[in-house]
Amino acid sequence: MKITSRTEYGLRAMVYLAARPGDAPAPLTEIARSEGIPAPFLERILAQLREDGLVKATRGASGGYALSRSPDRVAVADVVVALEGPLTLVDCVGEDRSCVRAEGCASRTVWRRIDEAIHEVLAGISLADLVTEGERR
Amino acid sequence: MKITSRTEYGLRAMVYLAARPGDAPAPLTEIARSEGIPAPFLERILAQLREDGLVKATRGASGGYALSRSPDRVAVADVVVALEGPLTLVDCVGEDRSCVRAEGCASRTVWRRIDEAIHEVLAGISLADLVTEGERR
DNA sequence: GAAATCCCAACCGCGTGAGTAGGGATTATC
DNA sequence: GATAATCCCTACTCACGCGGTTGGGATTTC
Repeated sequence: MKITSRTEYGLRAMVYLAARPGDAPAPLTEIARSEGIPAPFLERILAQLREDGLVKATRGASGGYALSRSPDRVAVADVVVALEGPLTLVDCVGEDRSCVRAEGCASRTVWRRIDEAIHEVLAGISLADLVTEGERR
Repeated sequence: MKITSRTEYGLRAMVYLAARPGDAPAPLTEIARSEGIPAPFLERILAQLREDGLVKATRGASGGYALSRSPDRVAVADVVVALEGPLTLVDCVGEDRSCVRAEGCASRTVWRRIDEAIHEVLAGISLADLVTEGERR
């Protein structure tokens, strides 16, 4: 029951992009260096975020990555779901064919309630929130 | 970011014990059979729960496992913590000062808030709650 | 054209989670 | 006291995913 490093790195990178001044895209190596993330690893993370439409990349010299929406329109939940998959602690809670005991299984209600709590928190925080939070230090 | 099967199984076993009528302890094989859990696996789970003082075992013929407190005094959080370890999604949130960037790392506040939310939910549900929930079906 | 960048696929080591195997210790019951 | 039922413990296997690397290719700017 841990967040993967991918998600942690990915969120840090997103916050970095959100806080970065100017309109020019940020090269991978710059993000990697200043956040202390192995560059090839971060590359795959950003690829995932791009596929989910959270960042856009421009190729070629003086290219790089940038947010594709403004920071106040990106919830932390978006980033986490993109990298971590659906926010369910237990598979039987989601859509799929649940376990045979689904009826009468009281434990499911526990997991479902936690899923809801987590989603509420994550959906309520935007990248912009995190940036201002970071500046207050 | 998934709950392990250990925890899922463990909680189900605890609910089973809580719902079981009579004072006699429940043999491992009975719990395993009626919850569909591999017996040797469940054995280790119950050993862990015993070490944490959540169940007590009596050996010998007509022995078995029973809750060591009444179901309304056992929170789901107790079970989950016993089997899953501390309820932190990211290690840097705990006392472990591993992350050099701890100061100024805005992401940490996200993880911390989720940890709190999870703990709140898990601490607010008792085994007794789950039993009555299960009976309502 | 050269340099800077993104893009992509394949690979690897290692930990851990899930489950198995097998034998030993204790106790109720007859 | 013998037997059967039960808990107790250690060690093992097996598969998978995570964190990370390698190496090369495709764009674009200058």
